[in-house]
Amino acid sequence: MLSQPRRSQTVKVRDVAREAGVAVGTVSRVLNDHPTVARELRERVERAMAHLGYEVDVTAQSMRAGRSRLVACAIRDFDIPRFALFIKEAEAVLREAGYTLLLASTTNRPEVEIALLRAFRRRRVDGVMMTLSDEEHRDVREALSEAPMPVMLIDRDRIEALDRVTADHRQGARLATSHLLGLGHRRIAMLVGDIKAFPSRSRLEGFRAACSTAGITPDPRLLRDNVLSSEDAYRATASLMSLANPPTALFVAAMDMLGGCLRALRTMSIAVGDGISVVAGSDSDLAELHTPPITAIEWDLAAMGRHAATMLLERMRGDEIECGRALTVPTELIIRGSSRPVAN
Amino acid sequence: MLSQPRRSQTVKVRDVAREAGVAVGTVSRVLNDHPTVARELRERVERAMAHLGYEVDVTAQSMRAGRSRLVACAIRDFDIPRFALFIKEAEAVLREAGYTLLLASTTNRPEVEIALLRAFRRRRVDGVMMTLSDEEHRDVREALSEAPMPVMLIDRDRIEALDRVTADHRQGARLATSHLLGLGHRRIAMLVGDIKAFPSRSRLEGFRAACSTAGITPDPRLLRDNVLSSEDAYRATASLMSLANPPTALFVAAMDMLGGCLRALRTMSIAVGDGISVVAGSDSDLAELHTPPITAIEWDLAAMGRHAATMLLERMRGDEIECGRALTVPTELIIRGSSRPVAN
DNA sequence: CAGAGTCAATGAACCGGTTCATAAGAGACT
DNA sequence: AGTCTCTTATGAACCGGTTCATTGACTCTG
Repeated sequence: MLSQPRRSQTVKVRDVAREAGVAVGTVSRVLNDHPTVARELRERVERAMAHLGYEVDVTAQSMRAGRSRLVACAIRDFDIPRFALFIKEAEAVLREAGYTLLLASTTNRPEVEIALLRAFRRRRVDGVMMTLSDEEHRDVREALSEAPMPVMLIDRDRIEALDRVTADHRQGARLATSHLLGLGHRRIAMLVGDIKAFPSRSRLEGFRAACSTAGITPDPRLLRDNVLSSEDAYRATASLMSLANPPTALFVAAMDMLGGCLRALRTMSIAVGDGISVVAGSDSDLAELHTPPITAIEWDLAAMGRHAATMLLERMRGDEIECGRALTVPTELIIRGSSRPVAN
Repeated sequence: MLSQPRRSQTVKVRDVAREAGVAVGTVSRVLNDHPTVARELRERVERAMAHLGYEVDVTAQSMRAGRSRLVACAIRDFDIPRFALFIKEAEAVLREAGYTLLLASTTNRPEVEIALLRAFRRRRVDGVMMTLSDEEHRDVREALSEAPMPVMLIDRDRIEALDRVTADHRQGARLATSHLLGLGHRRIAMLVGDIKAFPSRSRLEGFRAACSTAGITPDPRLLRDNVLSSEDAYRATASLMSLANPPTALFVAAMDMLGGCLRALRTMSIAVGDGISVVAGSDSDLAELHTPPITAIEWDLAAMGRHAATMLLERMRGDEIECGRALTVPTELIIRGSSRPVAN
């Protein structure tokens, strides 16, 4: 509990070596499972370690080895429920491989992203998984190219030199849009996040592709971007539904924004399904258990976490792999009662 | 991008010292804002650092200093959406103070908790925030008492020597139960998590206290503990509603279990509010936007995160504070349409 | 039995900072 | 000028491991 006497109390390799009657180098070799160490000696050293309650100092190991066995994960905001799934799976894979996860939030600001990359370097972090607020940001790109450790992009795709794992948001949005068009909707409003980043950008592309295929020109007044919080979604929905010519369908394409949207509709006494069709950009308990249940796009964030961690491990191992590997997780549309044929 | 030449490329204090024409000690003093360094020299050193692109090696600093500026957070499973709020706020406070957050999941198993504590020691982590699967577990208690760094308990209260931040789950459960009793319910089923841990234990206490005050003896067949996943909640609800004499109210007291419960009710075509009253142990978009909206217990997890980080910082600073400080965040009941007078 | 070859163990040097006893230099005072 | 303070800079030692050139013991061979 006290931190003062720790320094002196702590047992070091020297102490173990003395107790076992061997050289410090031998203790180190036992610690690292070096092959050239006699069974008898190994046992003596292990007994000494157990007897003295020895514990290696990872800090000292890191310093000498030049690697820390730390992997950093920096995402916009880990307050996004479904993102926790990604982190959970990634952490499990990394821990299995002997790595520890560092966590930081970028708050979606380039300066913070750059500062974090610098902090990770100072800590001699062995690998990084991160999102970017803006893939085209010059300073961020420069910071990334100068990073001495491998960086894995999470749901970003514009930096060709880096490995990345993405979800096929384009396809998801296209499916959702075609579904609504097929139901006869022509005034489809869309809520997306920051289109400087891959997910919202590709959702928008998918939306436009589907409209174009159907020979329809979307009304630009029905597009709301930069919807990043529940409050944003609330305001955007309220404003859309107050238009003189309101949409007949609402595609809430940003992650975890459904709550804000439904809150607005409830406030305005607009019935989901009847008054307006709704499609959610990500699935959730809320989407599934709402009345009526909400049609939603779904993809496997846990698999994304596993893949991101696995690919990063390969890269950290220094395997000879080509640069800029990209893995895409498919999206699918779960059709539920919130999307109905347009009323005449 | 390549990791091979890094070792030789990296700029060290020596290089800065040579460039600036000073001793290494002086560079170190500049780095640490030591007061006894002349302005002229400081500027020369800073210019040299900028010119060479110098960056300190935190690993080396940690080794010498004996502290790592790392804080570990180990919780059962960060797949719990509302818990992300706790982590988010704690991380912000810690980062502000120059600490980096390490994250690990205990999967609610004592062996893992002990192993993690050991791993944190090896990393010379400066402080720990964690939950415990079982506060009475002997080996875990021993591991905690041997921890050389301060440990902060998250929503646990049985280890008097440690600082802790808890929510007043007892009061929340009491309010919820009294509310249901006041509506005439006598057969109230309760779903709780692991009662070896503080939250579920105190919710159960609150429930019993409220029953006892009302002079009612709860039917033990209506209590389901160890409900830890959505699937558990589904099965428990289904089984309860299949009883010959089913409950008239359901108190889903575990965190984030509401989805499983509602799914079961839907499958069985039991209407929330009419067929059965429901109270949720934690609030969520789902509870708020369900039809009917679900009465729920609410508390400020963000504040818990802030307080946990702040108290841990004080402790790490080595302030002279009494041991085992406890901070409790209040809970309140948000009454919505899912809890109605019992039908005759 | 000498010499070559194998295999294990040794311990000094190293990783990259910080610390602190010591020295050097600048003023102040006698 | 000499002595005493006070301030500031110096650099060797240290933190706790790992590495590797070297040594020593032992086996094998001709």
